[in-house]
Amino acid sequence: MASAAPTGGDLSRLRQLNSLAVFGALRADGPLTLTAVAERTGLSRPSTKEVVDQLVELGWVVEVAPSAGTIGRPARRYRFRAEAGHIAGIDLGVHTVRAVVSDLDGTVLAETRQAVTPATPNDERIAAAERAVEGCLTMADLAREDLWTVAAGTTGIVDTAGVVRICAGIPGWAGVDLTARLGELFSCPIEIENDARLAALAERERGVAKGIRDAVFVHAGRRTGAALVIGGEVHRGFGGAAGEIGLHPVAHWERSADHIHDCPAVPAGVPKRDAARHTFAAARDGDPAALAAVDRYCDELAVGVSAMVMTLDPELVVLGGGFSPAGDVLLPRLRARLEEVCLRMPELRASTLGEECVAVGAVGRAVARLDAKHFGLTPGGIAPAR
Amino acid sequence: MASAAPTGGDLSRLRQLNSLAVFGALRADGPLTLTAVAERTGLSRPSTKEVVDQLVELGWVVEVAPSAGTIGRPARRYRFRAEAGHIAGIDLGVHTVRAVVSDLDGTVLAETRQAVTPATPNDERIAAAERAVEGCLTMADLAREDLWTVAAGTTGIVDTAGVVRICAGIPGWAGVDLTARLGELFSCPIEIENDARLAALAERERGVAKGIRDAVFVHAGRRTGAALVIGGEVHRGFGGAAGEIGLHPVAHWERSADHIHDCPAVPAGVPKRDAARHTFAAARDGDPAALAAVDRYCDELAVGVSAMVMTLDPELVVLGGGFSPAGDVLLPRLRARLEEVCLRMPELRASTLGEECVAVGAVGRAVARLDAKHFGLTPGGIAPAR
DNA sequence: GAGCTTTACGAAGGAGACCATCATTAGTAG
DNA sequence: CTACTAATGATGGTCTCCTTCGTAAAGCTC
Repeated sequence: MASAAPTGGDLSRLRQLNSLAVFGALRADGPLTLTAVAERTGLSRPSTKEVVDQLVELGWVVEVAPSAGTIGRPARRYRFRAEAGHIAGIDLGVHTVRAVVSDLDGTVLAETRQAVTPATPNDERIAAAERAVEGCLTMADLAREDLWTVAAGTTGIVDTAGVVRICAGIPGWAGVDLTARLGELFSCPIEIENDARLAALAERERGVAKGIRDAVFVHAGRRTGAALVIGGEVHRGFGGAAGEIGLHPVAHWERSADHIHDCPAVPAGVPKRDAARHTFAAARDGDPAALAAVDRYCDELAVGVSAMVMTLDPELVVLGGGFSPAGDVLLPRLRARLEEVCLRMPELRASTLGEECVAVGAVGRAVARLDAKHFGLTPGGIAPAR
Repeated sequence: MASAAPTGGDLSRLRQLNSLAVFGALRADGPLTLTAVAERTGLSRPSTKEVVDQLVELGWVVEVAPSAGTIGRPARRYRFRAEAGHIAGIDLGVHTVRAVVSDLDGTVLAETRQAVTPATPNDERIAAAERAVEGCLTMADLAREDLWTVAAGTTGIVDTAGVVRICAGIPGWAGVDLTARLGELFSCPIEIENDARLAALAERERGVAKGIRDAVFVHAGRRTGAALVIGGEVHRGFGGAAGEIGLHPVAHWERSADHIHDCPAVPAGVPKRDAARHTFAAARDGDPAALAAVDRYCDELAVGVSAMVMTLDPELVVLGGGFSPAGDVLLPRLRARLEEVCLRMPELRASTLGEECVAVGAVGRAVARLDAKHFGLTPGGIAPAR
């Protein structure tokens, strides 16, 4: 594609490239000796040394104690200094606001949650997010100034500027400029993205979709939604509306979860947040009403999922969201429905990440952006250094 | 991200990168002076000179006569030597086998077609392709040895090895190893791909989808199919089955075109290949039967298209295939159906490329692969030179 | 038509980044 | 205590790029 040809450059650009390669090797594979780094990057030892020294000077890398017990002169070892900066990830959910604080590796250092309701006013919801982050910072013994990025995920469709455009779950949430609101609280860059997409990103980076290029992520829980991983990247769509197949009248996922929540197998008086667990437990015990509810739910889920699968032909479909622990109940039924229509059946897996996956995905997103910024690496290519 | 970090390299790699940048500038923007190339690539003049000299020596670039009438010393000008190699693109269709021969710019030099039927035996169909290419070569005064690549598109699902896996339109076509069959006839590398995807590629490169990152391509003609452009690349899917939404029972595009072909507005005795033209003409004249047929057709088309649109949220939907000249009739109706369901309405355009779009797309595919091979450029990134 | 301006060419010198090579060093093994 | 092993650190060479300079070939002005 000559139109988007990577611009060449001078020697410093080459150094930048090699720097990035060394940095990537160190970050991906933990503490490494110089020889190991050289092997991984294809550089010679002297060059590797020079690059590593530079990275040490910049504070990205530190030397660690050599590993004892080896034959020959012990090699100096280096590792990525993940503690050089920190990131806050926020999940602005309908019923819960979660936050995590992580280092630059994405390792979660602290994690908090605040209960809210759909009726919680916007200001109060933002304040809950602030408290959640503040709690994490306290737990991790950090200050706001230590944060390099705050990334947040929210239900609904968010534009590239971080303004909520459409949101079904939270009345009055549409129109809120999250970048601006969070920008008032934190002086670092703010990233806003749709929650299902961040969950998909988390699966792609550290969940069951690790290493998969093309996957469909289904958020099955109190809300039903979807997100796509294409070519290893989470697909946003031109207007940020990718994966909203659930709003298609044929699928109509808006009320699908009701089959699970309003099932007769749920004892009276059980709060809504626990209803699903009862339904799935009853289904495992063979309760006919629960099984019927699960069947109906899977039928509706399958309509949208099959449309996405036949559109994209992904390698994998991930079942995520609050219902994902019930993968043993849901996946066989979903698989049966899909096999009836799909030309090529993708693999099906249930997510194993916990409920903080959106916040973790937010952190992943922020890490990717920081990489791009500090190393001139755009996702999937080399961009001119500006 | 770090897992797929671009590997760095030595000085020769830098030269390779700059070579590629210079090459890209020359190919994209026609004959250029050294200063113009230097400006475009960001390189200094002496370096540019050296790189260009090298490219001239390798035969990729030639000097052309300086443009007269300018002030100052006339600058030497160089251009990409598109005639350095040639490519054959083949469209192995159900009713027609087409071939084009192009230079390395993708400029079509010759074009031929051979009529076939769904019942044409495989050997005869391959032989028709051979004759079509041979005809092009004669017209362009070339020999088989001048071909650097032969790329072909065919109906159905093709695996990465070039074997037809599933094909509805041509009985007995499934199982044919096209790479092997064409490899017996031509000694150059062979590329095989699904025809709708190649048509989409042609639209992306020189049609109405030029410069668009995310688009849905609908092949509307005697067969109905689709292909996707995501992130500027044609999306293949894990098993090569992306875009096969038409096989979903809800869409069932297999017989959709019959609405147009079997319309009562078509005079008796009109051969099937001309039926559609009559139906669309009658619809333009307000014939109720034709309008009803068009409505039914668009209804069915819209089911599949809306599913793809809501999955991907593309910027653009392209109507291609044999029915695309009837865009004036089809697009308003299709738009109306889509507007009923789509969250964000994409733009709709009818293709303006002719019937040879599949063969042209095949050429485009071959050009992209040649780039990757000769310059170590993988689509969207820098790969280690192996 | 001579001289000026403009633009491009080509050569020389310098800096940065990479590599290969070799003597040296700090451990373990016997 | 010696032999062996593997990493270290320093030296010199090569490649690619950049900057700077004088030179060359056109048009424009008087």
